[in-house]
Amino acid sequence: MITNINIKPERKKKLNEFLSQKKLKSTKQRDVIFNEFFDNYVGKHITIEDLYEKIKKNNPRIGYATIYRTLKLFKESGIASERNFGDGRARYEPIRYDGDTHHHIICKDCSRIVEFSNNHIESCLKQVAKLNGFSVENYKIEVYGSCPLSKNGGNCEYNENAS
Amino acid sequence: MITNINIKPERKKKLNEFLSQKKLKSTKQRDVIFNEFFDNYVGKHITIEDLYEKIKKNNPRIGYATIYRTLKLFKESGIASERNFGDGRARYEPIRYDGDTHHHIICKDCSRIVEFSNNHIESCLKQVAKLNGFSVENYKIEVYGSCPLSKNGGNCEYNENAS
DNA sequence: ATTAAAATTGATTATTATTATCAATTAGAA
DNA sequence: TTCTAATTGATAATAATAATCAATTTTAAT
Repeated sequence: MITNINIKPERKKKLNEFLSQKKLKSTKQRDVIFNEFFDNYVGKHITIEDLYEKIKKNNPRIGYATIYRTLKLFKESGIASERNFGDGRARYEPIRYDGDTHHHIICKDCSRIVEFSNNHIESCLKQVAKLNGFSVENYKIEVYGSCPLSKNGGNCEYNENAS
Repeated sequence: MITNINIKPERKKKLNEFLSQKKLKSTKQRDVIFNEFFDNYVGKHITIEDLYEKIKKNNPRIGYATIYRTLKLFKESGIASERNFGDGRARYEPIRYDGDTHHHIICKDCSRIVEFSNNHIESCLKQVAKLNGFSVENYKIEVYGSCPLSKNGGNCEYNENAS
């Protein structure tokens, strides 16, 4: 299990470094989105639409396009990563620390997502790539299957972002 | 390397079984698309658009929508698989034999794709899933990096579907 | 604090991949 | 052959994301 204490200041620092390096600006909107994202979605996988709906409750003036642009900015700055689990909409998750490479097991019945890391598998993959002359930048491993609830015959309606 | 002798009849048989089981029909268009797909794109990863353009040369009456529908049919019948490498367009590849689970190393500079299989990695993944109570249906492993040509400083413009 | 330049926002439109619609055609069973 | 259901091709609809642009805001310089 990954400990999860006080990652916000470190991530905020990394974002600010990125902004100043690229001569971009801090704004109220970026702060609001940053806080919402890192307060409530660490370890989760949120879509642009869901994040927009959530933020709209307290900040109805923030536009849809700003959420898109800001999450893209977070991605470029290395504090968020984009995932595509095959339903046609991108999901974003906070990167908890630099070098956090973890992967996902996805229930195809209820979309429940479990995360895992495995150095052994990664070193195997690195070796396979090396044999083919490739240098590795990053991996994406997804395992699709049925989760425990699903197998119990329940209707296993699971929503990791439910409030 | 996977041998590649005469897979068409076996795949055609599987498609026909699917069609008759679902009470669907054989058509000229499906034959044309099947032949093009299995004659020229085994081991490759073709987009709908590229396949449409290729087929149009000899069969200008076949519509775009038919290519979409037919590749979806191939997928459902288990003779093609859909891949998404993150550029927003689905790619299709022929499934050479039942149970062909292989994975991809993708050059982020030139989009060159190398395939690999690895039973050891797969059994590790199955075990990880099992520890989390999941039963596994399928895996998707993608390794992104730089290919040998890319690292040589060349502009490595590679196109696996070039004629 | 003022100002000026550059970046950002929000609203909207555009783009792009994919899917749905539907009248006309075709395949396959009777 | 005939009938029914599936298929086709053309086109419109959908949906996620990106681009546009005038108005606003941030930041650095004064």
